[in-house]
Amino acid sequence: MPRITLPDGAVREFPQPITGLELATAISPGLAKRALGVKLDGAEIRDLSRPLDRDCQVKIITVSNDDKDALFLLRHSAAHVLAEAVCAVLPGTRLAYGPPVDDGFYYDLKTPRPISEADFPVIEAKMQEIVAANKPFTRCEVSHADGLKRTEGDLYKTDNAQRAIAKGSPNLSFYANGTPGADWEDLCMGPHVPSTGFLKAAKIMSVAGAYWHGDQNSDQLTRIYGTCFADEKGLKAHLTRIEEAKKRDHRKLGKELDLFHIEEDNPGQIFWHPKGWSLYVTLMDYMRARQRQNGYHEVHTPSVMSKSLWEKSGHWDKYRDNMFTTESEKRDFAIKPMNCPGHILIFKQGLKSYRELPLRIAEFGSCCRNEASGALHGIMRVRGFVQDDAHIFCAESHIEAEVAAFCRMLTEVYQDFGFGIERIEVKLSTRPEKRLGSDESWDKAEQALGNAVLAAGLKYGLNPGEGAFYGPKLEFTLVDAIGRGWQCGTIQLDPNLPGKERLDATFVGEDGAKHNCVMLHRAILGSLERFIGILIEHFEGKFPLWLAPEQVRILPISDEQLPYAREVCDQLKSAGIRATIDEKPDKLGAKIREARNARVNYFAVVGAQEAGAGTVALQDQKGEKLGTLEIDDVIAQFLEEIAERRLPTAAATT
RNA sequence: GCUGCCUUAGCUCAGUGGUAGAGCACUUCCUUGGUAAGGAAGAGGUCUUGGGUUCAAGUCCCAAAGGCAGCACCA
Repeated sequence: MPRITLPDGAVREFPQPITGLELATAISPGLAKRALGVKLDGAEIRDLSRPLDRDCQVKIITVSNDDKDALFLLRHSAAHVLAEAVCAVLPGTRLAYGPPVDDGFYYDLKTPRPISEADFPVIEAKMQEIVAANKPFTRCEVSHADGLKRTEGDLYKTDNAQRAIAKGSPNLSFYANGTPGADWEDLCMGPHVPSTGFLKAAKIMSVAGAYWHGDQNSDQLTRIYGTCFADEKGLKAHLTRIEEAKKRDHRKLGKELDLFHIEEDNPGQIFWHPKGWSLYVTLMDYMRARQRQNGYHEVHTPSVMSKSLWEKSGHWDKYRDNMFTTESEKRDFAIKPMNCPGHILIFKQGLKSYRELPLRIAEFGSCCRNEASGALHGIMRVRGFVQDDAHIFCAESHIEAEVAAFCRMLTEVYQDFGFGIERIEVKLSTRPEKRLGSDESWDKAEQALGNAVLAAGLKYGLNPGEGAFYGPKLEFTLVDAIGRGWQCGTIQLDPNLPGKERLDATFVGEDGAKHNCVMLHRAILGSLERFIGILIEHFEGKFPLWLAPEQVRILPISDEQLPYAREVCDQLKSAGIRATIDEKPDKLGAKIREARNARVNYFAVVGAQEAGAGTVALQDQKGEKLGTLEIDDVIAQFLEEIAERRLPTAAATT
């Protein structure tokens, strides 16, 4: 006699177990029509056709573009329809694994021949046929033995079945698109929507390679990505979001705005053009000032260091594949992939007293890492980059306060780029299975980091087991203007590298004895290259005035105003404003068009009237007219906007 | 690195085994103009590279490099 509690608190009792569909029908036939599945006690999602056999809270999941559970069901089901279609188009296809993911679903398959985009229309047509037939997704539960027999000869499915059994599944379930035994079926734990007819807005997105179980040494499979929404409208909105992301792509904007380029013969390293470098330097100057305010000492260490040093630090052993190496007079050297050993070497010069701790050593360290070619991505993932890196040398007792101070500094910095607290996500990575140190020291360290985050007014989630072998870390992810996450900041506790076994960094304590310090590796922007890439995409190239490479462009209406335009430009430049003149013989309309496309923040039109009056007609990037103003007023206005680091309204937080 | 796809003018891209194309940008000339493209002419090519098939290859095949997507990687 199950007691069913509905989301509004109403309780319904039934004389015998009923299915989700029966429950929905009992509530309202209209609801039953739109129902996709049920969610039990806020956790388990079940097929509509399965019995509700216990007392529980039930939410009926209905067709929707906004309900995560509805999308989960639709996409998981769409994966089956895709798989059936591929099997039909390419007989001999073997199924591996087809789960829903964030923006859709994929299915990993072993196909008899490679699949390309040219195959999509044929497969999609087949999918539409299956959807039009409105076949039920039929669940069928069998014993372990029967299930294994059913997957016999199919390496991947047998493996999946064995994994399900190992996990303690009481039986094995199959889902057929139609009638079990007669129609296409797949080993699958479910759940699914009632029938294929619900999958009205399914689409194949892309095809790529993937490894079986994600293992590089295992079979290479074909992964087909697709997505599915409740209706065409949802699908269309999704496709529009993808277009929006494409428009913001930093590789495209970097070229259009003439910020940087990458040479084909020199992959993974950036040639910064004047405008891009202006951004870079502005960013670096900004961080430099912030670091100084926060008690950091900036240093500079060599780019190339001897193998012997990398051996002591342990990098030669563990990280060599990622290091560029070189040699001189028969000695091996490596280009630094990290700054930490160099900073320890600076710390170790002279005896350090406990009074000098915590000591914060910062460097805009230029690092090279030999990243796999497939990992490279514009300026986001490169082989040569500069970090806003720093290492805090301290005693264990300092950790919590230092991490808290770091979190505060970080939130202040992010705020200046339009990433307010609500756009910062924090994850605490805790002890991994293989680790150094006692459980007590891990308890203490993890707790110190967590407390510090809370003290800074941030919340955090956990990444269990994701810490380094020597200590826990915090990772800070920024959510950009179109909702994508970018991991930037990090702080990581490391007692290992400054320890006796490694580089042995010590200080003299109050007790007069030497103690090894611990160190905090930390960065806020991460790599400047990557952070600029994020800013380009976040702002769509429309930078806040304080960052913009070209803050104002002066547009003379005819050549007669060129001398006046130059006078104005000189005045702006003397005030420290990045100003240029459009000296081309174009008409005003064309100059405005170009200035706006170049994302110049402001442009100042000067014609005969303005030249006569000593003014400019000012307009902003959006095309808003700001009136005819005296030069001094313009300068004052710009300087104020720069000093406040005012953000474009679209990107401003709060 | 792995799988698939892509690589044609500075950029964005057409191109059917038979003479290399467009728009924008660029140069020159005309136009000196008032808020998102004034007009004309010109120049610009090792069709990524190397092999192969063919009477003939930008086009078909093989390989390499680079790029894109995904995977793996990111102590």
